[in-house]
Amino acid sequence: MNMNNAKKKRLERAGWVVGDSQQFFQLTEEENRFLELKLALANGVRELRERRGMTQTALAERLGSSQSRVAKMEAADRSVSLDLMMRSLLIIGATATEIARWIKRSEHDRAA
Amino acid sequence: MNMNNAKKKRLERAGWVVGDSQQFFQLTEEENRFLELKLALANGVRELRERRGMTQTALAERLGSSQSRVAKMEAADRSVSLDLMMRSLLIIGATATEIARWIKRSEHDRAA
DNA sequence: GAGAAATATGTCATATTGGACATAGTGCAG
DNA sequence: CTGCACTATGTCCAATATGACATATTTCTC
Repeated sequence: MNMNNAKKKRLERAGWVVGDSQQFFQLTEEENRFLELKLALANGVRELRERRGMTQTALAERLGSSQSRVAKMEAADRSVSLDLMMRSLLIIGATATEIARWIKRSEHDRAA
Repeated sequence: MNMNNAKKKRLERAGWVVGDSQQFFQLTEEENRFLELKLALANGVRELRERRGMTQTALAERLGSSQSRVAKMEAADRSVSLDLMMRSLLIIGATATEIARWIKRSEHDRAA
């Protein structure tokens, strides 16, 4: 309950319109899992980027994008596609296995 | 060589502009891996859908989309995003673990 | 604590992706 | 064969994601 409220806030900061608690809890199972997936990958991008000692601006350059987009991506902003996240992960040098690991993680973090 | 030509054809059918062989082989490592990823997930959608005995039209309905879009998705058409693929997989009922498995598969099929 | 580097947030116009629809192809049962 | 369900392909224009930019905020280092 407390946890789920935290999650709601987290999503709202990212621009997701989850409405009131009722609406929030009405998110379909798929929508929920989809959001978890995006959050997991967003975390993956940030963690790998930082681990590489890379700045958002540097990643943006390699991506042919802009710092602001990278920031939004790491915040799992509603306006950022999975495509961009995947491209980022690949550019950062993540292996398919690593990406798979981040995705699996989204399965375990359901309660968070 | 033969294999790579087959891959080129496969991608062209899906609407990717890979140009002549030279240009094709100049695809950056990331672009290449990204395409493999999409192909792997496209295969995943098709296989899981069929395994469920579901028709493209049925999936489209659950997705709030159309049969033609599903067909394009399974063909890894350039006009279909990873987002839609992921949503599809989730709707079909794929677990994160299963999705992860498809992604890992893209790592092994590099030569294909 | 000032200054600098990194990150966050908001807004645009443009490009890409979306569903819908029409129509063509494919496979298969009768 | 032929009708029928399924799938493929192409084209619209509406919706969404995009990079760019301006600017605010946070985080370091000194």
